[in-house]
Amino acid sequence: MATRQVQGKPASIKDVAALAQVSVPTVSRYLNNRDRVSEEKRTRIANAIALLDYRPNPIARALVRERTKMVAVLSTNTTLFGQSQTIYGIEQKAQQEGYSLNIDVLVGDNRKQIVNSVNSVLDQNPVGIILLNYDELSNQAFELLPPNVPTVMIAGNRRENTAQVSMQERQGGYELTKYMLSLGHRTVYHITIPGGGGGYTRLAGWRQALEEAGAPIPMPVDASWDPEDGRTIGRQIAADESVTAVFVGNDELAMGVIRGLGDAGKRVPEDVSVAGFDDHPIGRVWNPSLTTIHQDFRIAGERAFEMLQTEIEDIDSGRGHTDSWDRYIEVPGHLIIRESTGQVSADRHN
Amino acid sequence: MATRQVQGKPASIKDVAALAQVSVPTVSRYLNNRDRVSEEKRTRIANAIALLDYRPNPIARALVRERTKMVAVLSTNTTLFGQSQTIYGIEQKAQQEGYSLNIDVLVGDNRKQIVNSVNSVLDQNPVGIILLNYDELSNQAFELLPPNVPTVMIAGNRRENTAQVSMQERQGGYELTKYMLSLGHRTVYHITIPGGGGGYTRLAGWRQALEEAGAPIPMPVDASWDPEDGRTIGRQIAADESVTAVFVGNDELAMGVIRGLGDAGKRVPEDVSVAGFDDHPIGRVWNPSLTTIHQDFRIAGERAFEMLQTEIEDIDSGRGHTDSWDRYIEVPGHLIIRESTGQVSADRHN
DNA sequence: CTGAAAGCGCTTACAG
DNA sequence: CTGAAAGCGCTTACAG
Repeated sequence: MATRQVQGKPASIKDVAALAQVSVPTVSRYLNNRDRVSEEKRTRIANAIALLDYRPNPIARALVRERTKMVAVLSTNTTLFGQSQTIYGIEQKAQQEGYSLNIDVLVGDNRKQIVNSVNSVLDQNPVGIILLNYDELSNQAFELLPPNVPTVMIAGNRRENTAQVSMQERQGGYELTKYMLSLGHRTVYHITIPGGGGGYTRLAGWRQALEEAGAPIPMPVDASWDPEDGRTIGRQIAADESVTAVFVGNDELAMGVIRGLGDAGKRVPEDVSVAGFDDHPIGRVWNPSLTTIHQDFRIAGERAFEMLQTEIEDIDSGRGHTDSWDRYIEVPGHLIIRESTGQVSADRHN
Repeated sequence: MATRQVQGKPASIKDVAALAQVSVPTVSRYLNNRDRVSEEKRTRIANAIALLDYRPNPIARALVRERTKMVAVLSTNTTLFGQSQTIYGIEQKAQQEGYSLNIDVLVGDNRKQIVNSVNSVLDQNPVGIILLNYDELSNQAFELLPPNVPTVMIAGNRRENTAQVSMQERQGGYELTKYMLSLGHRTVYHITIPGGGGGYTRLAGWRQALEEAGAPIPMPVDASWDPEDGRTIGRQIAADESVTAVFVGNDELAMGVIRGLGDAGKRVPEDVSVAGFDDHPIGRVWNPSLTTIHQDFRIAGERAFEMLQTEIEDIDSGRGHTDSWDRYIEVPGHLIIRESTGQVSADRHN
């Protein structure tokens, strides 16, 4: 009647071996089925495991294998729409494949803090790292990652020397801007999200489209992540009659901008067309609903994990990973036209 | 000139001991400064550590101490506003205190899947667990957590037998409903977010306020997390002339409802007052801006981690943890009145 | 197919 | 203050 286990102290492989009357290595073999184990012992071991409710200690395993089953995700502010969606995608896959996920938020505005952040990640001995490189801070973190641990980056499209999932942000920005120009606007203004610099961003696509069209290129306006900030900017640009079309760095901010324009008496899209980026769920019910670029963050997360897993397994099987730098996949967004953009005339776009 | 380390193979405590010409246990003592180490050896060891860029292997440490430095966070859909904010708060604190964070998304609609989810968490040997108990699924997971690992729950206010951070949702729902009634509405309708049952929820507070006021208690309408769903519901309830005030389970959904009402020709708040819950940043720039209950998810996350850490340390120091079940702290929300609610008359509330 | 031995990197008594 | 020894729970050659 009395259970075999001492309260709180879980069964070890030793207990299983003893109960099944086999040696510890045999249990290990059974667990990892690398070598054959006789049918008779298999059942004895299986019974012992069930009876003791035994589960292998992953810590001990990791120590001897010099390899954990843990993947680290490095990201700046995880509460932002894109980041949280991406992480969700990664998490789903990881769980499915038996990996655990360590989330590490990058903080710090100076190099030392970033170094600390990154080091605390490396201390955990992840088998692999996924870096959400959506802004400048995470871009800096990339430099600090050791070359010998498999890494996949999800980004606009910045690096050549690492496995990567590209969201094709530049292309998205390009398409969106081109679309707005096609509506008859003389030019399109741009409000940038933080860290939007670099050659592969939404902003870069915007610029390219304007250049190609020979349209004037206004100075982009920098904003924070806060929709309230967008509102303030919206009020300001309302004063400028030349502004008839605005491409805002993301949907949250775009909604703020529209509200700000409204505060100042401007109608969207009748007076000013506004488009966002990301396809945030609230943008779909916003009034007017947002024209935007739909981004598949969840899919990007899933693909990134798959890519990382392949890389990890390639190393395990000795296939090396230098060539993994070539791994590259695109998860492009696509234009979604809704109510917030329209012809340049005063007539309501239908 | 040649570095001492083989490429890829990090230095171990053995290497440090050898280089510093001391025994391994001495290095260990230095690292953990439990016992005194002579000044002379201290500097030798320090130099060796710096030279080898040595960092203790947390895996080996965890194995011998039978205790990791890792905390697991259990949550359903981590992309939702409340969840992601809470996790962010936890993460900040954890990082600061030298703990790593494992995020585990609860999935599954049957018991077996939940058991699997929970087991995969336990396999990781977390020193502690924080459960975001915001809905029914996570509530089921709670039952499966072992009593011997320190656990803190963040919830509306459901359990008595565990350490807990309460968001006081019932009280929030109560206040909000009372406020709406005070505006002159005959009653307040309610649209519930998933898993909103139970005695300590927003919904329970709503009911209580109506009961106290002797107001009619309409049948609550169930919704999903999707704002589009709110929009559909908004269109439907627009047909019912008796609906002059609606309390929606969260802000995202509330925005959908307002849009739906608008689709059907109803003005907010002139025709119908609508309030949400959570104080989502977009709700602040929504037109009309949302009356809501501000919830401090981030703070709740931080408090939960602090509580867990105390519990963990109490156990370490042998103070036991039975009494920790009593730990309980409240992070109450508060009413924020904005533009989406007003007097029952047709006049615009100021 | 199977067991005795060694070892992963660290910490914890145990003697000095 | 310090070192030799044992052990955490597992896996991996090594012999049979």
